[in-house]
Amino acid sequence: MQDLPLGHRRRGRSSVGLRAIGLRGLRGRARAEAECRGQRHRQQTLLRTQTHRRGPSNAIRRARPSASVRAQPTRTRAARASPVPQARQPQPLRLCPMSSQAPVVTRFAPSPTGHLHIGGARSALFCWAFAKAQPDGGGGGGGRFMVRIEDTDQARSSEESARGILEDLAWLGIEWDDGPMLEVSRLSEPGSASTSGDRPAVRVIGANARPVGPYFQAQRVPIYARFLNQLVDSGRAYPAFETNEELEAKRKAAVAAKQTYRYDRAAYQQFPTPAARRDRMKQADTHGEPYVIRFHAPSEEIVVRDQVLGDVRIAAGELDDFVIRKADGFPTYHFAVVVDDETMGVTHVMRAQEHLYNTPRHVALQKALGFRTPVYAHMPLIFNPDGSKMSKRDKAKAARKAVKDAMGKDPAITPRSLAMSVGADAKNLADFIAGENDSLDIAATLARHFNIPLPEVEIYDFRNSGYLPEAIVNFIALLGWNPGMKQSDGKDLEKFDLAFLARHFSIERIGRSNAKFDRAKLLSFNGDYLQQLSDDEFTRRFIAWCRDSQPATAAALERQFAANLPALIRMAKPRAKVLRDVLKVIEFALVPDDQLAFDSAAVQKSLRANNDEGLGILKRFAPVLESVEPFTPDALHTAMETFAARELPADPAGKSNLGKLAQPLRVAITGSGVSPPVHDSLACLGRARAIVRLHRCLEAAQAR
RNA sequence: GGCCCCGUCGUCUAGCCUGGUCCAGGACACCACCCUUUCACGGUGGUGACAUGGGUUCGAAUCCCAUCGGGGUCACCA
Repeated sequence: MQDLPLGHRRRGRSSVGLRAIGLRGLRGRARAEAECRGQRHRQQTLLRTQTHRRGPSNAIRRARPSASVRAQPTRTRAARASPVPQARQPQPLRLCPMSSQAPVVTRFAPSPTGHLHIGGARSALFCWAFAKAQPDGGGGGGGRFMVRIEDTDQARSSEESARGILEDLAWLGIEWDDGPMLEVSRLSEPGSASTSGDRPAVRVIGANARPVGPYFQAQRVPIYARFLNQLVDSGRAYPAFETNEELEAKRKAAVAAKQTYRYDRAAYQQFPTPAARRDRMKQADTHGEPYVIRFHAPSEEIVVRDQVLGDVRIAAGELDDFVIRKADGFPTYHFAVVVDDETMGVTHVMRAQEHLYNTPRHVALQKALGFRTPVYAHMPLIFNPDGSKMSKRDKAKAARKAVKDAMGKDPAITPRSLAMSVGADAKNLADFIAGENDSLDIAATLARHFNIPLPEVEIYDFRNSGYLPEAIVNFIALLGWNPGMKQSDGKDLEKFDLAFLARHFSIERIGRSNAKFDRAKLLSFNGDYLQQLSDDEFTRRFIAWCRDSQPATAAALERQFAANLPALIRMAKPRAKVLRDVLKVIEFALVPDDQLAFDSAAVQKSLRANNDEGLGILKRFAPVLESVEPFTPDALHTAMETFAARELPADPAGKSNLGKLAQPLRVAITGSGVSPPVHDSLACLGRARAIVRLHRCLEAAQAR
């Protein structure tokens, strides 16, 4: 077991239930690997490396006659895509290209360069669900779901990010059979209301039971080296020494000549035999000369059998000789993926459609290495409502817009003045506003300053806003998949949980068209899930969330409301669509009694109108309030009703006159004309505070 | 731009493979009314889509073609 168990350390997240145990720098570990192999100099080469924006174009076209060759049950679209009837002739099908004994293995392979994105979560969910939905062969129980960390990009990967992604997966309830070990606290798990019991307080997700680890690619470099050598020896891979400048010049020339650029294989011709290439590589290695290794692409057509889209073909000669090992000694994505999927026994690859174009390369590599080809399924992409890609940049955009709106309204606000008031670096802030950087820190600072919400795009954000994992799981499952079932009332079934997915998920029902992420519907789902919770469970979840996301508020709450929790939940729960809403609902109770502000319009309307009618009623009600016993929502409600029936003139239309008391009382104790039911609000405050507030209101009115 | 994928209410979708039961069903959003001490919830009802044009067929949302529209991709990133 080479992977260390991962603990928790994200700032402000200490009580989510993921606790730190041993850590070691991911980057440091990977670098050590490279250095042991005498490649320190190549690390430095990375600093000079530039990225290329242009590259080969691949001619991929939709399969025709053989489109119906696919795993059972046959997909509809593929058949439709086939204009040639005889194409439906039976052909050998293979659900699992590995040996018939091998279990289905799916994998989620995130790059640890940020939080878990909503799209990534869906990919993970589908992979998980597909594995779990495999029939139990009697031995092991369905398929296996694996997580592998693709950290071959030394500049961008971080262990912190890897851990964050695993935590978010765990929080969603998507647990991996094979992969890095993550220790999670049971305290925060649903249904574990108490800390007592014999169960240990923590458990570990992830293992290396098969065993096919390590699960960090940076730790698998020796494995890649083996297969790299195999390719060099067989003449299918070769070193290339061109500088980026040289390649860029060729690329520009091709563009100028209106031709599609493709790497010209110059380096392949330069050293014509595997032996010559090996010598050249050895020489370069001893002299610290940087080079990449390229794959000699096949000159035959490549077919990708996709379970969602049908067959996709790339014409012979359209693939160019892409890089498989970078100058820093690490494999590129393409190579690492292919080697790992084979050596880790992955049978089904399900990923977003943005990867479709990578697949021919992977298939070509598999053939060259003599590997099996897994079953592929590319799922539709998820977009913002405006059609743009969901990205963390959306947060910067939202913050930028807030700044510009503010500057439009108040010319006194300048980047400089703003930097002063939020305590940010003026240059950074000016750049941010100008769109020259998308700093998430600045975005968050500005959002706080202007009190605007930032759009949630990552699981972490939704968690922070008080969404429930079961709502998110349900909602994202529906983005690109549908059970196609009806409920007993005849309506479409769309509320379901992980267990349902593990039973009913199928690739056949994955859609083909891209989906827009509808926040309003997610919010509605979350509200529904929140309302389904028992009061106790709701309380537990709210407290856990609050400790996690708003520790200071949580402390204040637990101090003030210890005795009044039932009253608190009674008034807040029905009004909450996310856990954060609870804070809004109880805000009036959180402010100190002597600092409560009164909304002037509400005061006018409910207290002052009709010659201070409301104030008069309040004065008469004050003694009642002081004597209500017990001071509970029900008793308060009864007291109010009794008072209203006895003391207040009946409405000519015979309608309830309770409002004549309730509204003034509401304004007096909450400062606003809008609040939860007055009796609940009173109970929540408790008798002493309610009376203080009532008298304070009456005195303030008298003073005028 | 080359190549590829996709196209049912504003949004997510059911229906499409196996054409008629679909003047297209559900959910979210929206509108109206009801309930109501405000807000929220809840209840009832409503507006709202087969991208367009050709074909095949007695009959097309469903099959075929074209057009248009949207998206993906074209790195020593994954």
